[in-house]
Amino acid sequence: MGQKDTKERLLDAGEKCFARDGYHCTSLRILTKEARVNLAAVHYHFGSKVELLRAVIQRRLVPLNLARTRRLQAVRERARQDKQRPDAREVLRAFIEPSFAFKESEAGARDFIALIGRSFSEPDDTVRTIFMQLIEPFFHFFSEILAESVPDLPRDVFCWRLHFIIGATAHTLQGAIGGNICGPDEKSTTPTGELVDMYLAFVTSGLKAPVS
Amino acid sequence: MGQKDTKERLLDAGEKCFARDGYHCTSLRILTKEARVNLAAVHYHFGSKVELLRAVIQRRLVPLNLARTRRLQAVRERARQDKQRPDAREVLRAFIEPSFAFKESEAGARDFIALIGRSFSEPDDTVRTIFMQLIEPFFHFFSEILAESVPDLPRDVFCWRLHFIIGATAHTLQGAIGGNICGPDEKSTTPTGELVDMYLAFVTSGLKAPVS
DNA sequence: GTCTATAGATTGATAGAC
DNA sequence: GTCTATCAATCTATAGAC
Repeated sequence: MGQKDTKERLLDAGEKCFARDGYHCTSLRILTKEARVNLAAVHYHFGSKVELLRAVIQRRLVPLNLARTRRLQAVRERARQDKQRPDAREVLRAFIEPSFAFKESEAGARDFIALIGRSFSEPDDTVRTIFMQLIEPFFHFFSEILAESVPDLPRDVFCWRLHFIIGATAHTLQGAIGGNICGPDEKSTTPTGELVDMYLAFVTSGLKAPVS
Repeated sequence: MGQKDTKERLLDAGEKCFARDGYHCTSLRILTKEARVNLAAVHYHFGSKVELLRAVIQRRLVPLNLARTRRLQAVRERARQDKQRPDAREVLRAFIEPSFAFKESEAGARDFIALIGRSFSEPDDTVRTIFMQLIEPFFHFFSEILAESVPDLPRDVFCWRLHFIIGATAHTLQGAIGGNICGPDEKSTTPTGELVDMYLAFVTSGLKAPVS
């Protein structure tokens, strides 16, 4: 071989185009040209444009959520052994680190993570429905453990703070677009490890802020 | 009169449809039906779809930014009189409170604020370019004063924390969509005043978090 | 499995009557 | 200013040859 087959090339082109231009602004003509396959191949292999989107998300989100779930279980287990609450920062680290590690593992994964970032705040029904179906079980587990780490926080306050965290996370995973007032130079050169630390310092501090 | 004129009805329908469905997923046929005007009226009054978008954003963003600028100047002036740095929470309050006040002032303004929230993290070039052109001068002023309030923060850390704040803000202004794991009941009933306080507690604490 | 050709629907934009 | 009618381009999806 040495040459990826048509199906895989469509998945690669899909995550690239959907992440860059959005689902609706990507035409199958652009996408198949990017993949260097025939226009009709999308319908032969996936049935429709929306089923290609589902396959693109599913291919990487399932293993990513599995990795995150294992990390979360380890955090919970350690806390149980120490007879303590799980530490908020470690819970959040288990959530975010696999995404960044994933991002650096492969060229295509970088596009995928940007697509995930978009999907978190995606207002379009088509994309959001598919993404939410696939992320919901993991996300429920994550928010449950995160809530355990801040037991004194009233439920409604916790929900809003989780909402703020999702916003910050989605915006960050999308990469440096929009509202970049500090100029691209000062952010784009940050190594991943430092970015993770800055992210965790911010969201952990916000989550644990005194309740007024 | 008693009846709004065609131009204004198009602007109202524009902010409603663009906020709800996004710019590209809104067709002029849907939009003009919502406005109960003729299809050709868009081109007569605005020249094109994208110029209608520009007018929609401009109509409310200019006075909103003016209100925010006045608030920021007051914060800066008070700090100068007290011979102190501006307080970070008050700077952020001057940024967010006019948005929420605006949101409750009028039915259409609610749609507009959601549209602004979308625009902050909008990956589409058409929308983002227009929005950034109109928000940039104000945003520059805002980030300058915010940086003054945390003088000990290294520049790159400040830039990233501002980035996280923008993400949380955009997600919140969009309204309760996406990733709403706590269920709509626990968030949708929150009064605006409490939401502002929760938002400020979160972002202020994140901005001032210890640097690792 | 891959290709060409095209159907069928929808889009933004326009011309021209009133 | 408002309307109808329509153009030209684009889209997803499909039929059928190879």
